[in-house]
Amino acid sequence: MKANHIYDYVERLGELLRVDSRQAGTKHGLQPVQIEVLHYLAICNRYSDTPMAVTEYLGLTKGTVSQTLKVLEKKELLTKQLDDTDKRISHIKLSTKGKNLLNKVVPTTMFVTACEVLSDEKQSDIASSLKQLLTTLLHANDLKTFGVCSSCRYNSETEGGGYFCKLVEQPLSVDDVQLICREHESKV
Amino acid sequence: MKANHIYDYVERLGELLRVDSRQAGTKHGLQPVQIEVLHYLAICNRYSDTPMAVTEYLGLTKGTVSQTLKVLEKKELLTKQLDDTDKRISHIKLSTKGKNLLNKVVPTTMFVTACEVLSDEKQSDIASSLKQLLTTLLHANDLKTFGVCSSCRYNSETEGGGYFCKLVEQPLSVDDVQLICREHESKV
DNA sequence: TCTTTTTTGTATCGACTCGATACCTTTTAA
DNA sequence: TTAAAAGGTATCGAGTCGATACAAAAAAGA
Repeated sequence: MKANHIYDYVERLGELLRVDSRQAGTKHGLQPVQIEVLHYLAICNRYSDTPMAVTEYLGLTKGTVSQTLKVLEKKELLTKQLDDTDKRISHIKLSTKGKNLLNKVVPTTMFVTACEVLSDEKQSDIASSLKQLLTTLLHANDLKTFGVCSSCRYNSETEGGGYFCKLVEQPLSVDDVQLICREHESKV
Repeated sequence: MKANHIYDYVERLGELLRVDSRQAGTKHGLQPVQIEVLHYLAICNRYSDTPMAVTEYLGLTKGTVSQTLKVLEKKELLTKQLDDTDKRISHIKLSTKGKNLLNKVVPTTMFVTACEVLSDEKQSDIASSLKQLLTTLLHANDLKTFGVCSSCRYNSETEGGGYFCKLVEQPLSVDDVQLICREHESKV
């Protein structure tokens, strides 16, 4: 029964990252949660760039997310565009300014510094353990996985070397399948 | 260069823990940071139960911590006692109420549920990787380690099977050396 | 087709966090 | 003996976050 140990480590690592992220963000007037929103938007696909998707990913309420997005829009770090077919939905895109800023603060120097003293093999081991813990945590608690398309059961490979999503019934590019999706469901 | 991957996983795990911790705490009117403070006080030794030590551990400012402690004291989850020799310092102890509450919310059910589906061996692997990452992160960035006395270079074993800290020049019990200390320095 | 329900999103309010600054007391250094 | 450093509190403003209320569009039902 190592649940306590694992919890302790994740809590501590999370604290350190949060403190570091706060410090990194302060230079640019950003809060930790704002960095997380920008980070999400940088790695999600075009079906998952909506306020509701951000809400599900971060586990906050839609009101909270709406406020945060409003602030980030005012800072010109992102733009909103109404969906072509569904007028309720808006799509959020990082602006160039937003992308540049994000690259400056993620990952924080703390993590880069630590990884420099670890061998590539060790880093892979750690990444693998983290991935396994995360996956287990999500599945055991019936949480949305937000995985990349290439690991999704709705995704299939076409003859031409491209990809196709059977859920939204749209073709996907090589770049597309490396982004995370709110509809993601792991292959069985 | 896996720094980005590792950062992503830790960020996501931290988010999940924070959301879960918020939910667990809400039932008892506690904020995530308040749970972290209680958690720290439950595992630190008698030389590290001061407001300044909490400040260092959580990476916040002393003003912020002072406020949080004031709230927790009003909730009767902890008590403050002035130090015998140094009148500037106060020692914070969890009350019985505080200990009981903490046991209800840490670790959260999310982690317990996840660990139930993992073998003991897998859990050990993951815990080991997390520990290695944490240790590397702390050392590579010259951060305070807050380790347990048993892994500290100031700690020595006495003939009678007890322990002795060469820094504070005081004997330590078997229970003592399993607590974390703000003066901790890893053995070389 | 018309009505009801659901989904997506915004607005506002209050409790709380957090850093910054100022301030006090006690201890330590000069 | 005086100055500096350390531990701690008080207060303020910007911002998070949940809760509630609300609006508009889409989906479901009759």
